[in-house]
Amino acid sequence: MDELKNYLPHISLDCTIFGFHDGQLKVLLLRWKGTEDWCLPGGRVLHGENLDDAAHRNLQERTGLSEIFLQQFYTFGDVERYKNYSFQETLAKLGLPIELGKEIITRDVSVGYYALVEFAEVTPSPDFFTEECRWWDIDQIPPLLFDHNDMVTLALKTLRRQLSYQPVGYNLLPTKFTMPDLQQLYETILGQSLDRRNFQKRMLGYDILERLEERKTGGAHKAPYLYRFDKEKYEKALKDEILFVG
Amino acid sequence: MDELKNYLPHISLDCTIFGFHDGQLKVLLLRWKGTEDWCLPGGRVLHGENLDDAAHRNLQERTGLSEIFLQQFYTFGDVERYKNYSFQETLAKLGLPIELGKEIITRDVSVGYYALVEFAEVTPSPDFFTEECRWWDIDQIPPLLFDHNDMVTLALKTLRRQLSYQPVGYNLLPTKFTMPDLQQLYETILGQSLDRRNFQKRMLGYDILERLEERKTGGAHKAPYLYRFDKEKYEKALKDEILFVG
DNA sequence: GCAAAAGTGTTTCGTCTACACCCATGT
DNA sequence: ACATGGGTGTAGACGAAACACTTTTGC
Repeated sequence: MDELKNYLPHISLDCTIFGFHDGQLKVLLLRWKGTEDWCLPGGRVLHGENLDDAAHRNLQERTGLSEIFLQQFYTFGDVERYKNYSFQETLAKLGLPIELGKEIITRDVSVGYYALVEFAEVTPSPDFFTEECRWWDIDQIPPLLFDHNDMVTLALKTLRRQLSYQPVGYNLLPTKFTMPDLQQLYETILGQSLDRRNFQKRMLGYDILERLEERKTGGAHKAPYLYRFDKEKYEKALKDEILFVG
Repeated sequence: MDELKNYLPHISLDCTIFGFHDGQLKVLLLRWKGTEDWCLPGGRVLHGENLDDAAHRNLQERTGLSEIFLQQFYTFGDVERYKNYSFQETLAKLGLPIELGKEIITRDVSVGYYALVEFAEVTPSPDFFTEECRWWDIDQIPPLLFDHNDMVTLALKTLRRQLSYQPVGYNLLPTKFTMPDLQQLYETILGQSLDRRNFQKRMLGYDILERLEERKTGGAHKAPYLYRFDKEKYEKALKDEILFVG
């Protein structure tokens, strides 16, 4: 807080952090101190800090992860972004001086990022303004502060579109995974079910997966093969924007 | 200049304005006073002004047009964005006091927009810092100031991708145009030639064009039909993101 | 009448979709 | 043995791509 002056004024960033667990797409949300108000994790940019670096720093602080797939998707610049919200009210709840409001209340242009992270690797941590940080199912997100519901919606829309020209999964799945795992991820993101056989054919056709000798043990029924992404080919596909399932 | 304080600090916007003329995709560039340095038209955001409104205001000032297709595509936030450039040098050329550099030189995060405009309707006008404003063929753009070449490249890439899920042309062509006109536009944006017959079939299939009785006269050879966009259906296609030619 | 551009329809090909059978494993 | 999920191949539907001939117009 005493370092407010180190940040660029009027610019903030907000991250929609997607995780995948139990067949559910999830988003990491924060709850403000002393309130029932939830919002997206966000932060500010230091003077002399790259915008992307600021986003990474922020993600690192909230999730503990440093290697993260992070994608800027839109910059929210409406003056009325805050219409859902009274800063004064919250400052009161937080027991902070109203004058502080002056510092924060000024209008921010916020750069929206979305991140894909491996659920199991994340250790959610609240920040200065918040006291709880946890995953929410994408379809059970409560009304959020500011324009954050819009941000989640647009982030998801962008992610879905991204699926049509770039591979996704490297950052959402554990290193080794089964084809059904990958399919479930796609189905969850797209919100629709896909044909098992066609899905497999397509995925293998992209030539970014490596099938391991190993099979997934322990589960009931026939043991599925394990796969891992061929990092090099995966990165190339990302870069080339190979056309994927739409 | 004396109104610098009215703008949000550390935030700017830059516009890649596409026009189409003589079978060439063109971009509107500005030349700084007393230099041979070209750059994209850009501007700043007023306190209390929506980001998009600021972009529209800027476009209006440079082109005289008020109804413009304008799309935000990326926010450039690297600290090193200015590495191509010495502000001091330019201030000297402009005959402005070096102290002013302090005001401007501070690092900006810039929101990139691209616009599609009807070439013939535009009246290019320089701004305070520049003395020339004119169209450049997309493939003859000189090295630009700052990271503006990157901006043009990404704008074009985004525009090309947009072509694959949204119709384009309403804002780049005159009200009445021929099918070959439209095809040439697509070919120019995509940088590849397309089959005449398939193109026509596809375009008509999207059901956003209205064929007029009228034909284009005056040209040599067989007179082509004139078409115009059905505004309502066009807008709907834009909104629904109907899948288009990729 | 000839060159150059525009209008139109059909066949071909490849891809995506739909679909069925066999196999492995735990209960 | 059986229920459940996983592995694999094929036939049909659809849409995209390739392609040719006729018509108009200016020179």
